Amino acid sequence: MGRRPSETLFMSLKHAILVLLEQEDSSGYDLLKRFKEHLGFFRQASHQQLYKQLGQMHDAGLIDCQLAEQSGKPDKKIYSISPAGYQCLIDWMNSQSKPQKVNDSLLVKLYGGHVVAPEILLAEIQHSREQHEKTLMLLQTMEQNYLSLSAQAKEKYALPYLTLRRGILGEQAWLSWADEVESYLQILTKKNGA
Amino acid sequence: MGRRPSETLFMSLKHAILVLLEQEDSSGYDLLKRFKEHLGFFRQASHQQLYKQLGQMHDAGLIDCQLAEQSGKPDKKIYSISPAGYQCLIDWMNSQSKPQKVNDSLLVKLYGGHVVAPEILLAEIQHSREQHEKTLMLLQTMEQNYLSLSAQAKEKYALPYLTLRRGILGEQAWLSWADEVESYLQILTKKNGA
DNA sequence: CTCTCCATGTAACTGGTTACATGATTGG
DNA sequence: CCAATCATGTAACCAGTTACATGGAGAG
Repeated sequence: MGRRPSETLFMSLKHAILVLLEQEDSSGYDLLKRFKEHLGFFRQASHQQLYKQLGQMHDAGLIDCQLAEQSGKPDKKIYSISPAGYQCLIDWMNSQSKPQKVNDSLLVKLYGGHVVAPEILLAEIQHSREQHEKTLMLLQTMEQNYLSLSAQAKEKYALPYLTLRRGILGEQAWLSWADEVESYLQILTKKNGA
Repeated sequence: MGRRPSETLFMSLKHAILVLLEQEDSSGYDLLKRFKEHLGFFRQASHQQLYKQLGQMHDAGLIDCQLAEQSGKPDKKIYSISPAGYQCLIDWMNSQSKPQKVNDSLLVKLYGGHVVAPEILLAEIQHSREQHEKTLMLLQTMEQNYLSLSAQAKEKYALPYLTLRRGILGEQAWLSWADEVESYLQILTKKNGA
């Protein structure tokens, strides 16, 4: 009571944690794995950040915690969503999200790229392309998994699947763009060489 | 001398400023306008952040500053890139960018959206769609401008144009995805209603 | 008289990263 | 013996946001 937990309304790590805990109680450690597996494409968190946030949310009464002693392994704290946390989740769901911010240093580089040789830019793009290709393949594997599920399971995971589709369409668009950039830079490289 | 300005190597607001100042000397105020006009899609900055950063970069010797007195208007500080700043820009160009981070709360919402009625999600998506449609139209107008330039001017602005293409392809992909999401949510809405 | 444009900043705070720290168990 | 996995955190710092602050000029 008393201390109001400064309502910034859009600090979304808190909400991401609530989403995951609503699905299943977890320790900080497990939560981190779930982040990487399921939300990794569009929302990451380091373990330090996560543990800090869990502590704050526990103080604020949004989550409950119970200690699980284990033999042979370190003890762990199992967190679960509290009624107040559930309400916070629903409120957030009903509020409007801020438009997503992009902060893409590769684009800044390309924008001012005339100060270096086109080969430099080309190398950078090609390196990024490899990462995006890897990501796309991973997402497509996940898509195949989803598509092979039963109709019932498909229904259950339909919303997560739609987020997966975002990843796939996004990566494909990125790669199409990279094609454009690479072909331009290659022309430029040849012209300078000749 | 002495104080080394803690080399995080990827703090890219600094580099974005160098990119802009390399093109043209500017005051903080003008720089902000140029940010919004030219880099706004993939790199934003508030005036507070910008002035602070300019101060730090001046202290670090990356940019020079001269006071321009004006009559009828407030004085302004015209910043220009220094040799050290130019070197910093070149070094950054030659270094590898970190993969871009996405932090999209809309996707987190959708991922855990089963806790609210599909209508809520639909409204949110449709609101976002409007923003993305506006952005796309703006970018396409900019593209038309570019395409109507002379061959010479086209060559000059080729790299900025490629960043514009990224915006266009990205927005189109987003809208295709929104189509998928909306049609799924509409089916869901009808099923629940029936 | 109010609003927008010009032009500059400070201070407090939140969110996120990097570095540092500990320690047992299991598999190669 | 070494590395990875399990499991938790603290402290310092960097990046970005929000709130607060000032003040003249010109347009409606």
